[in-house]
Amino acid sequence: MKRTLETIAYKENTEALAKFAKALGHPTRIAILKHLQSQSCCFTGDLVDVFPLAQSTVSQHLKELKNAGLIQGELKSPKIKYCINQENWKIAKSLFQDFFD
Amino acid sequence: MKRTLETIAYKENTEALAKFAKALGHPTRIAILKHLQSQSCCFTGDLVDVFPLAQSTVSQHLKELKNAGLIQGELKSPKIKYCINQENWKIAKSLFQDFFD
DNA sequence: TTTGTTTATCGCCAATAGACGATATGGTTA
DNA sequence: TAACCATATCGTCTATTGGCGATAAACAAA
Repeated sequence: MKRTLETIAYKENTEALAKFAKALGHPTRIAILKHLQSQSCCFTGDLVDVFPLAQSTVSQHLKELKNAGLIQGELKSPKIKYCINQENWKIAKSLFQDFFD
Repeated sequence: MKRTLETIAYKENTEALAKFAKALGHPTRIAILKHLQSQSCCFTGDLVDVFPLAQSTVSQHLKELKNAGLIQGELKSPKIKYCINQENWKIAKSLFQDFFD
């Protein structure tokens, strides 16, 4: 995991696809996204109740999904409502679609 | 990353999808698979020439793709010919397709 | 048998990931 | 202001990942 400077230059789509895939590379995050799809939106607390994980752990997974652009949060004080980021979802969808031919 | 015993039980599809996604979660592995798609098959040595990575590193990536079931190797002494595992490829494709709706 | 070719595996290291409890933050409500 | 939510962040721990060079293994050919 050296090669921190002078990283390999991949095509943009390759990097983007890998980034999305990495975010999807954990069953908890897949399950969170499935939950968001079925509920359309939900609060962090809902997820903490659903999964037998610490609140901080769930929050961490949400952060990674947010960083990857797959979800977005909206402040509904005092809670935060998370939804799928539809725009990036479409991008991810078509990247995977194209990749698999 | 504790919870080694008493792991969470996810639905089978969730686990399978996460496993495929994890394997796709590195740009080098995406690039290898793209290469295999365009060439239909190729040898380890070909990939070592294409990527500025040590032979052992490329071999490691191939191992992970093989473990995930996305590729398969066939001995063509003294080389090994790697191809997409079409059967599992279809499975992965439909898992991602279903996931993204 | 020895040599050469190709690929996998080993050992090592640094960085990242994933889990947790504890604490901080931001916004309501009393 | 003070107390109370819900959530994020911090610090710590262990496991895994990704890179490398060196070595092993498998096999063909000399």
